[in-house]
Amino acid sequence: MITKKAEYAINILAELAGRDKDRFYSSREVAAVHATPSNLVPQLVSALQKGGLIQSARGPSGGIRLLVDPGDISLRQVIELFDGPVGLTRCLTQPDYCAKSSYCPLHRIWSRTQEKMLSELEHATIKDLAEAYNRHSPGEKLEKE
Amino acid sequence: MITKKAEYAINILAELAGRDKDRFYSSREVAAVHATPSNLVPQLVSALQKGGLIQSARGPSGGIRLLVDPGDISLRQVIELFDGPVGLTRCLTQPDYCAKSSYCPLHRIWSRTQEKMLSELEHATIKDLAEAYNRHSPGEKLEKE
DNA sequence: AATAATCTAACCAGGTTAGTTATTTATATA
DNA sequence: TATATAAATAACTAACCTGGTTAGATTATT
Repeated sequence: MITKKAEYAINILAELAGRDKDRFYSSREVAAVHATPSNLVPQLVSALQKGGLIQSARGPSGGIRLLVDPGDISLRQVIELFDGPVGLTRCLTQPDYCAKSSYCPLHRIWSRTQEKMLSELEHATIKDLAEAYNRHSPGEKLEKE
Repeated sequence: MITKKAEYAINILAELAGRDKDRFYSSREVAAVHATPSNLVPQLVSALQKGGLIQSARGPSGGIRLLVDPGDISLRQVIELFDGPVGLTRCLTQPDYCAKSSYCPLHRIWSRTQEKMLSELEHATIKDLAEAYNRHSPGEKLEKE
Protein backbone atom coordinates (compact mmCIF):
# COMPACT_ATOMS: atom_id res chain seq x y z
CA MET A 1 0.00 0.00 0.00
CA ILE A 2 1.11 3.46 -0.88
CA THR A 3 0.98 5.67 2.20
CA LYS A 4 -0.70 9.02 2.51
CA LYS A 5 2.63 10.60 3.28
CA ALA A 6 4.01 9.55 -0.09
CA GLU A 7 0.85 10.82 -1.72
CA TYR A 8 1.08 14.17 0.06
CA ALA A 9 4.71 14.48 -0.95
CA ILE A 10 3.92 13.75 -4.57
CA ASN A 11 1.30 16.45 -4.57
CA ILE A 12 3.67 18.95 -3.04
CA LEU A 13 6.17 18.26 -5.79
CA ALA A 14 3.52 18.52 -8.47
CA GLU A 15 2.38 21.83 -7.06
CA LEU A 16 5.94 23.14 -7.07
CA ALA A 17 6.39 21.92 -10.64
CA GLY A 18 3.58 24.23 -11.72
CA ARG A 19 5.22 27.25 -10.19
CA ASP A 20 8.31 29.39 -10.69
CA LYS A 21 11.36 27.13 -10.34
CA ASP A 22 13.51 29.86 -8.85
CA ARG A 23 11.29 31.27 -6.17
CA PHE A 24 10.96 29.89 -2.67
CA TYR A 25 7.42 29.17 -1.54
CA SER A 26 6.23 28.57 1.99
CA SER A 27 5.96 24.81 2.41
CA ARG A 28 2.77 25.04 4.42
CA GLU A 29 1.09 27.10 1.75
CA VAL A 30 2.21 24.79 -1.03
CA ALA A 31 1.10 21.74 0.94
CA ALA A 32 -2.26 23.31 1.71
CA VAL A 33 -3.21 23.30 -1.98
CA HIS A 34 -3.77 19.58 -1.81
CA ALA A 35 -5.14 19.57 1.73
CA THR A 36 -2.06 18.27 3.45
CA PRO A 37 -2.39 18.46 7.26
CA SER A 38 -0.10 21.31 8.14
CA ASN A 39 1.37 19.50 11.12
CA LEU A 40 2.54 16.81 8.76
CA VAL A 41 4.35 19.20 6.44
CA PRO A 42 7.68 19.40 8.28
CA GLN A 43 8.43 15.71 8.05
CA LEU A 44 7.41 15.59 4.41
CA VAL A 45 9.53 18.57 3.45
CA SER A 46 12.45 17.31 5.47
CA ALA A 47 12.44 13.96 3.70
CA LEU A 48 12.10 15.54 0.28
CA GLN A 49 15.05 17.71 1.04
CA LYS A 50 17.19 14.83 2.27
CA GLY A 51 16.20 12.97 -0.85
CA GLY A 52 17.66 15.79 -2.88
CA LEU A 53 14.41 16.64 -4.63
CA ILE A 54 13.86 20.07 -3.18
CA GLN A 55 15.92 22.83 -1.70
CA SER A 56 14.78 24.55 1.43
CA ALA A 57 15.65 27.83 3.06
CA ARG A 58 14.81 28.83 6.58
CA GLY A 59 13.80 32.13 7.96
CA PRO A 60 11.52 34.81 6.63
CA SER A 61 11.15 34.73 2.84
CA GLY A 62 12.49 31.22 3.05
CA GLY A 63 10.59 28.18 1.88
CA ILE A 64 11.07 25.40 -0.62
CA ARG A 65 11.66 25.01 -4.33
CA LEU A 66 12.23 22.20 -6.78
CA LEU A 67 15.81 21.11 -7.29
CA VAL A 68 15.24 18.45 -9.94
CA ASP A 69 13.47 18.60 -13.28
CA PRO A 70 9.90 17.35 -12.75
CA GLY A 71 10.27 15.13 -15.79
CA ASP A 72 13.10 13.33 -14.04
CA ILE A 73 11.19 12.53 -10.86
CA SER A 74 9.21 9.32 -11.06
CA LEU A 75 6.38 8.55 -8.71
CA ARG A 76 8.19 5.38 -7.77
CA GLN A 77 11.14 7.39 -6.60
CA VAL A 78 9.04 9.54 -4.30
CA ILE A 79 7.07 6.60 -2.98
CA GLU A 80 10.20 4.69 -2.10
CA LEU A 81 11.63 7.73 -0.41
CA PHE A 82 8.76 7.57 2.06
CA ASP A 83 7.59 4.00 2.17
CA GLY A 84 10.80 2.18 1.41
CA PRO A 85 10.90 -0.43 -1.34
CA VAL A 86 7.43 -1.11 -2.68
CA GLY A 87 6.43 -4.62 -1.81
CA LEU A 88 3.46 -6.69 -2.78
CA THR A 89 4.60 -9.28 -0.26
CA ARG A 90 7.21 -9.48 2.48
CA CYS A 91 9.33 -11.92 0.52
CA LEU A 92 9.82 -9.40 -2.27
CA THR A 93 11.34 -6.73 -0.07
CA GLN A 94 13.18 -8.79 2.54
CA PRO A 95 15.60 -11.04 0.69
CA ASP A 96 16.05 -13.46 3.60
CA TYR A 97 12.40 -13.53 4.60
CA CYS A 98 11.84 -16.84 2.85
CA ALA A 99 14.65 -19.23 2.06
CA LYS A 100 12.83 -20.69 -0.92
CA SER A 101 12.47 -17.41 -2.77
CA SER A 102 15.02 -18.29 -5.40
CA TYR A 103 12.98 -21.14 -6.83
CA CYS A 104 9.50 -20.64 -5.32
CA PRO A 105 6.89 -20.55 -8.10
CA LEU A 106 4.63 -18.32 -6.09
CA HIS A 107 7.45 -15.89 -5.46
CA ARG A 108 7.94 -15.72 -9.20
CA ILE A 109 4.31 -14.73 -9.71
CA TRP A 110 4.50 -12.04 -7.05
CA SER A 111 7.67 -10.77 -8.61
CA ARG A 112 6.21 -10.58 -12.09
CA THR A 113 3.13 -8.83 -10.77
CA GLN A 114 5.17 -6.31 -8.89
CA GLU A 115 7.30 -5.57 -11.93
CA LYS A 116 4.19 -4.54 -13.83
CA MET A 117 3.21 -2.26 -11.04
CA LEU A 118 6.63 -0.72 -10.60
CA SER A 119 7.16 -0.07 -14.27
CA GLU A 120 3.95 1.91 -14.27
CA LEU A 121 5.05 3.97 -11.29
CA GLU A 122 8.47 4.34 -12.83
CA HIS A 123 7.11 5.88 -16.01
CA ALA A 124 4.76 8.30 -14.35
CA THR A 125 6.57 11.51 -13.53
CA ILE A 126 5.85 14.58 -11.48
CA LYS A 127 5.78 16.51 -14.73
CA ASP A 128 2.97 14.34 -16.10
CA LEU A 129 1.03 14.83 -12.93
CA ALA A 130 1.57 18.58 -12.81
CA GLU A 131 0.35 18.87 -16.38
CA ALA A 132 -2.70 16.81 -15.61
CA TYR A 133 -3.53 19.01 -12.65
CA ASN A 134 -3.04 22.07 -14.78
CA ARG A 135 -5.22 20.69 -17.53
CA HIS A 136 -8.00 20.24 -15.06
CA SER A 137 -7.90 23.72 -13.57
CA PRO A 138 -5.63 25.81 -15.80
CA GLY A 139 -4.38 29.11 -14.53
CA GLU A 140 -6.12 28.74 -11.21
CA LYS A 141 -2.92 29.43 -9.36
CA LEU A 142 -2.38 32.72 -11.19
CA GLU A 143 -5.48 34.40 -9.87
CA LYS A 144 -5.62 33.51 -6.25
CA GLU A 145 -2.95 33.56 -3.54
CA MET B 1 0.02 -5.94 0.56
CA ILE B 2 -0.99 -9.51 0.05
CA THR B 3 -1.38 -11.20 3.41
CA LYS B 4 0.19 -14.43 4.54
CA LYS B 5 -3.25 -15.92 4.99
CA ALA B 6 -4.05 -15.42 1.33
CA GLU B 7 -0.70 -16.90 0.45
CA TYR B 8 -1.26 -19.92 2.70
CA ALA B 9 -4.68 -20.44 1.19
CA ILE B 10 -3.31 -20.28 -2.34
CA ASN B 11 -0.76 -22.92 -1.47
CA ILE B 12 -3.38 -25.16 0.04
CA LEU B 13 -5.41 -24.96 -3.14
CA ALA B 14 -2.34 -25.61 -5.28
CA GLU B 15 -1.51 -28.64 -3.19
CA LEU B 16 -5.04 -29.97 -3.58
CA ALA B 17 -4.87 -29.36 -7.30
CA GLY B 18 -1.96 -31.77 -7.54
CA ARG B 19 -3.88 -34.54 -5.83
CA ASP B 20 -6.85 -36.76 -6.47
CA LYS B 21 -9.90 -34.52 -7.02
CA ASP B 22 -12.29 -37.00 -5.48
CA ARG B 23 -10.56 -37.95 -2.27
CA PHE B 24 -10.77 -36.02 0.98
CA TYR B 25 -7.47 -35.07 2.53
CA SER B 26 -6.84 -33.89 6.06
CA SER B 27 -6.62 -30.13 5.93
CA ARG B 28 -3.78 -29.98 8.44
CA GLU B 29 -1.71 -32.41 6.43
CA VAL B 30 -2.35 -30.59 3.17
CA ALA B 31 -1.53 -27.28 4.77
CA ALA B 32 1.65 -28.63 6.31
CA VAL B 33 3.17 -29.23 2.89
CA HIS B 34 3.76 -25.50 2.54
CA ALA B 35 4.53 -24.92 6.19
CA THR B 36 1.22 -23.40 7.16
CA PRO B 37 0.96 -22.98 10.95
CA SER B 38 -1.49 -25.70 11.89
CA ASN B 39 -3.40 -23.46 14.27
CA LEU B 40 -4.15 -21.18 11.40
CA VAL B 41 -5.61 -23.91 9.22
CA PRO B 42 -9.20 -23.83 10.54
CA GLN B 43 -9.84 -20.23 9.57
CA LEU B 44 -8.24 -20.72 6.17
CA VAL B 45 -10.23 -23.82 5.39
CA SER B 46 -13.40 -22.28 6.68
CA ALA B 47 -13.05 -19.27 4.40
CA LEU B 48 -12.19 -21.39 1.38
CA GLN B 49 -15.26 -23.45 2.00
CA LYS B 50 -17.52 -20.44 2.38
CA GLY B 51 -16.01 -19.08 -0.78
CA GLY B 52 -17.16 -22.21 -2.54
CA LEU B 53 -13.69 -23.29 -3.60
CA ILE B 54 -13.44 -26.44 -1.53
CA GLN B 55 -15.74 -28.94 -0.02
CA SER B 56 -15.18 -30.17 3.49
CA ALA B 57 -16.31 -33.20 5.43
CA ARG B 58 -16.11 -33.63 9.16
CA GLY B 59 -15.33 -36.69 11.17
CA PRO B 60 -12.92 -39.54 10.58
CA SER B 61 -11.88 -39.94 6.95
CA GLY B 62 -13.22 -36.46 6.48
CA GLY B 63 -11.15 -33.61 5.17
CA ILE B 64 -11.18 -31.26 2.23
CA ARG B 65 -11.15 -31.45 -1.53
CA LEU B 66 -11.28 -29.07 -4.45
CA LEU B 67 -14.70 -28.12 -5.69
CA VAL B 68 -13.68 -25.93 -8.61
CA ASP B 69 -11.40 -26.60 -11.56
CA PRO B 70 -7.94 -25.23 -10.66
CA GLY B 71 -7.78 -23.53 -14.04
CA ASP B 72 -10.82 -21.52 -13.08
CA ILE B 73 -9.44 -20.20 -9.80
CA SER B 74 -7.42 -17.02 -10.20
CA LEU B 75 -5.00 -15.86 -7.59
CA ARG B 76 -6.89 -12.60 -7.48
CA GLN B 77 -10.02 -14.42 -6.48
CA VAL B 78 -8.34 -16.15 -3.56
CA ILE B 79 -6.56 -13.00 -2.44
CA GLU B 80 -9.77 -11.03 -2.40
CA LEU B 81 -11.49 -13.78 -0.47
CA PHE B 82 -9.06 -13.19 2.38
CA ASP B 83 -7.87 -9.62 2.08
CA GLY B 84 -10.89 -7.99 0.52
CA PRO B 85 -10.50 -5.88 -2.61
CA VAL B 86 -6.87 -5.38 -3.49
CA GLY B 87 -5.99 -1.74 -3.09
CA LEU B 88 -2.85 0.18 -3.89
CA THR B 89 -4.37 3.13 -2.05
CA ARG B 90 -7.36 3.74 0.15
CA CYS B 91 -9.11 5.83 -2.48
CA LEU B 92 -9.17 2.87 -4.87
CA THR B 93 -11.08 0.58 -2.54
CA GLN B 94 -13.28 3.01 -0.65
CA PRO B 95 -15.34 4.92 -3.19
CA ASP B 96 -16.21 7.74 -0.82
CA TYR B 97 -12.78 8.02 0.74
CA CYS B 98 -11.90 11.00 -1.42
CA ALA B 99 -14.50 13.21 -3.03
CA LYS B 100 -12.21 14.19 -5.88
CA SER B 101 -11.61 10.66 -7.08
CA SER B 102 -13.67 11.06 -10.20
CA TYR B 103 -11.39 13.65 -11.72
CA CYS B 104 -8.22 13.47 -9.60
CA PRO B 105 -5.21 12.95 -11.88
CA LEU B 106 -3.33 11.09 -9.18
CA HIS B 107 -6.25 8.78 -8.64
CA ARG B 108 -6.11 8.01 -12.33
CA ILE B 109 -2.47 6.99 -12.07
CA TRP B 110 -3.12 4.75 -9.08
CA SER B 111 -6.02 3.23 -10.91
CA ARG B 112 -4.01 2.49 -14.03
CA THR B 113 -1.21 1.00 -11.95
CA GLN B 114 -3.55 -1.20 -10.04
CA GLU B 115 -5.17 -2.43 -13.22
CA LYS B 116 -1.81 -3.75 -14.39
CA MET B 117 -1.34 -5.51 -11.13
CA LEU B 118 -4.81 -7.00 -11.00
CA SER B 119 -4.74 -8.25 -14.55
CA GLU B 120 -1.60 -10.17 -13.70
CA LEU B 121 -3.20 -11.73 -10.64
CA GLU B 122 -6.33 -12.39 -12.63
CA HIS B 123 -4.52 -14.41 -15.25
CA ALA B 124 -2.47 -16.49 -12.87
CA THR B 125 -4.45 -19.56 -11.83
CA ILE B 126 -4.10 -22.25 -9.22
CA LYS B 127 -3.53 -24.67 -12.06
CA ASP B 128 -0.51 -22.71 -13.29
CA LEU B 129 0.89 -22.65 -9.82
CA ALA B 130 0.29 -26.34 -9.18
CA GLU B 131 2.05 -27.20 -12.41
CA ALA B 132 4.97 -25.00 -11.52
CA TYR B 133 5.28 -26.69 -8.16
CA ASN B 134 5.11 -30.05 -9.81
CA ARG B 135 7.73 -29.10 -12.35
CA HIS B 136 10.05 -28.23 -9.55
CA SER B 137 9.68 -31.41 -7.55
CA PRO B 138 7.73 -33.86 -9.70
CA GLY B 139 6.25 -36.89 -8.04
CA GLU B 140 7.50 -35.93 -4.64
CA LYS B 141 4.08 -36.41 -3.12
CA LEU B 142 3.85 -39.97 -4.40
CA GLU B 143 6.77 -41.30 -2.40
CA LYS B 144 6.40 -39.73 0.99
CA GLU B 145 3.47 -39.27 3.36
C1' DA C 1 15.95 41.58 19.24
C1' DA C 2 11.74 39.89 17.13
C1' DT C 3 9.76 37.21 13.94
C1' DA C 4 9.10 33.92 10.28
C1' DA C 5 10.06 29.97 8.62
C1' DT C 6 12.13 25.20 8.41
C1' DC C 7 14.07 21.07 11.16
C1' DT C 8 14.10 17.37 14.54
C1' DA C 9 12.41 13.97 17.31
C1' DA C 10 9.55 11.92 20.39
C1' DC C 11 5.11 10.53 20.97
C1' DC C 12 0.22 8.48 20.47
C1' DA C 13 -4.28 6.31 19.04
C1' DG C 14 -6.31 3.29 16.02
C1' DG C 15 -6.13 -0.29 12.81
C1' DT C 16 -4.12 -4.46 10.73
C1' DT C 17 -1.61 -8.86 10.64
C1' DA C 18 -0.25 -13.18 12.09
C1' DG C 19 -1.00 -16.34 15.04
C1' DT C 20 -3.00 -18.68 19.50
C1' DT C 21 -6.31 -20.81 22.27
C1' DA C 22 -10.45 -22.94 23.48
C1' DT C 23 -14.70 -24.84 22.58
C1' DT C 24 -18.24 -26.88 19.71
C1' DT C 25 -20.22 -29.66 16.13
C1' DA C 26 -20.55 -33.47 12.96
C1' DT C 27 -19.55 -38.21 11.53
C1' DA C 28 -17.30 -42.63 10.61
C1' DT C 29 -16.04 -46.63 12.79
C1' DA C 30 -15.37 -50.05 16.36
C1' DT D 1 -23.74 -46.43 21.41
C1' DA D 2 -19.14 -44.84 22.59
C1' DT D 3 -15.17 -43.00 20.96
C1' DA D 4 -12.04 -40.85 18.27
C1' DT D 5 -11.40 -37.88 14.43
C1' DA D 6 -11.61 -33.92 11.98
C1' DA D 7 -13.69 -29.56 10.67
C1' DA D 8 -16.21 -24.99 12.47
C1' DT D 9 -16.47 -21.08 15.19
C1' DA D 10 -15.08 -17.43 17.87
C1' DA D 11 -12.59 -14.82 20.97
C1' DC D 12 -8.31 -13.23 22.02
C1' DT D 13 -3.27 -11.36 21.87
C1' DA D 14 1.32 -9.39 20.69
C1' DA D 15 3.66 -6.88 17.40
C1' DC D 16 3.75 -3.75 13.95
C1' DC D 17 2.26 0.14 10.84
C1' DT D 18 -0.05 4.39 9.62
C1' DG D 19 -1.48 8.88 10.07
C1' DG D 20 -1.11 12.46 12.65
C1' DT D 21 0.21 15.43 16.91
C1' DT D 22 3.12 17.96 19.89
C1' DA D 23 6.86 20.59 21.40
C1' DG D 24 10.82 22.55 20.82
C1' DA D 25 15.29 23.76 18.30
C1' DT D 26 17.46 26.03 14.55
C1' DT D 27 18.24 29.54 11.09
C1' DA D 28 17.76 33.82 8.62
C1' DT D 29 15.67 38.13 7.64
C1' DT D 30 14.19 42.63 9.11
